[in-house]
Amino acid sequence: MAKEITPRSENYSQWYLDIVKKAGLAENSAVRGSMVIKPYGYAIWENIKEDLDRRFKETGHQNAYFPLFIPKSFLSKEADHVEGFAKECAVVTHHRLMNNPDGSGVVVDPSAKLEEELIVRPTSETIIWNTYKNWIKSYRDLPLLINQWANVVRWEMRTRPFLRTAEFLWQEGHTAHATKEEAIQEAKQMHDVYADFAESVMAMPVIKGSKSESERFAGALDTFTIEAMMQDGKALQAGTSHFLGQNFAKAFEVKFLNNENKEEFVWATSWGVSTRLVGALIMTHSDDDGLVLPPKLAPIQVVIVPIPKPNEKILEVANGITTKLKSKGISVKIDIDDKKRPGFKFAEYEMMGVPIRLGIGMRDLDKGVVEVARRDTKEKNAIPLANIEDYIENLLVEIQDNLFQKALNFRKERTSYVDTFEEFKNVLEDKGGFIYAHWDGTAETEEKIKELTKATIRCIPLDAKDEKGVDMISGKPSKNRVLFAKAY
RNA sequence: CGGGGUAUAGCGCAGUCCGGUUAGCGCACCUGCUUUGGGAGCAGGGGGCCGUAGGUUCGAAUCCUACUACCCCGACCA
Repeated sequence: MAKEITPRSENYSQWYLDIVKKAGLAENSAVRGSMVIKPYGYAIWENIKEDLDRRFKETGHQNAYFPLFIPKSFLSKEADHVEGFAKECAVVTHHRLMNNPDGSGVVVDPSAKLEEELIVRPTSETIIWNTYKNWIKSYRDLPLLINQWANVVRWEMRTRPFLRTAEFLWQEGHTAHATKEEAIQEAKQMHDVYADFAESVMAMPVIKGSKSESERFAGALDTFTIEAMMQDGKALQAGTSHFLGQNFAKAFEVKFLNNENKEEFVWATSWGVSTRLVGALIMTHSDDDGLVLPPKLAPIQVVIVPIPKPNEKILEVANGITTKLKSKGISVKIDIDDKKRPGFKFAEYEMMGVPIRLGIGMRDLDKGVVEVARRDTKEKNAIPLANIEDYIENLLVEIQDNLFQKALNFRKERTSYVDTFEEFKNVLEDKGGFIYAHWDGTAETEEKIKELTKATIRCIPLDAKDEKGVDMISGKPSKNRVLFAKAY
């Protein structure tokens, strides 16, 4: 076979890399840790972006764009923030190149050294809050609800396509509010937007919760997260929304006059998701035959394969179906390539995760049917041509639901509740996945568990029921269980 | 950044240990014919500064040094 994928059971991370490569999503570039997102992979990101952008606008946000470069001094203004990002910043020190006198090519012109170095943004809080200082004077200027679609750079030690790259695409929302309550409400609202998007569009079930202090965003008072389970049982943080308190307002002196003419610092949030979501999508649904995409994000929702190759009658039927599907907003591709045989195309579109494939051949047409193959279950059925567009429309919905249910069932099977550390270690070893256990709320036990098992607290679930228990390590009392897992 | 591995055509590999004329194979690609309901067959053909830079040698894919990238395992992280 031309394009074999390493089975998940054999080597999960190789399987992931094979899919990224063979489905044509991305490839490594000439730049360390940076990938080229290829057209098919970018089309998925565009679909993610389009849906999220609509949701942001529906919740009152506007898009804007801030500079890629941040003056170095800005990073020093918020202590926790700089500590979190300092170790992974790309720094611009010069602005000119010159021919090397020895003729060996270009070198940095030493006379073009910058007065103050520029940092390539690892996130934009600092440059944005420095700007907000000028935009906010009165309570009438609030709330300020801005989102930015951008690239950021974090110089990571080890990278993987989509999951962690030195440069990545994301959106970052940065909002300013008059009150603490309103800011917390905003952070929670965007947390909900992410969770709903993950579940209803990506068909990826997530656990909503807040981060423990040690896992919090650098500079945040509270970080809300959505955590998804990948097919190897590991957790992936898929989106975060932060309540930043007045930390950045104080660091950048962003004050407003309230309606009593008193000066106050504003309250802030920031929230983001990245191209990591494409990686999450892959690791949630795909199988050993390739990518599996939820219909709502698939660049091609239906592919029509003439069997064995296009002829006038087949194309007439295919075009008829296409017109009807397109009028329902369904994206369709007719593969008219007559150099490749059907079997090849079948495998190819399965690799690409196209949700529905229609096989149209004379043998079926004589009986008034076409073959409908669904990617998620691999089922094939002969479906009458009459009103096939309704059948397909419904099937897309069914596939979307099925993918979500399948992922949800998988998560249920791989979720455990344990009370002792012995049990915790055993479950982690044998079964992996998510583990709910009691925790005394201290960083010490959290750190100890991480040291001993590599598992971390993914979140303190929002819907955690009150349940008295004792911490597995310290034996101290606990009011509810928190979510542990090994994570990406 | 630490430990281990790899780098030869677009992809996957052999050749490297033990240096020797023109560097092979499979897939992919091009041409032609025959095919065509799950990755077609035959015939012919194109494609390589052997990761990069130095060094040793009459001669380097092969030996030595450095660098870079990728993979696996850690530490860090969305």
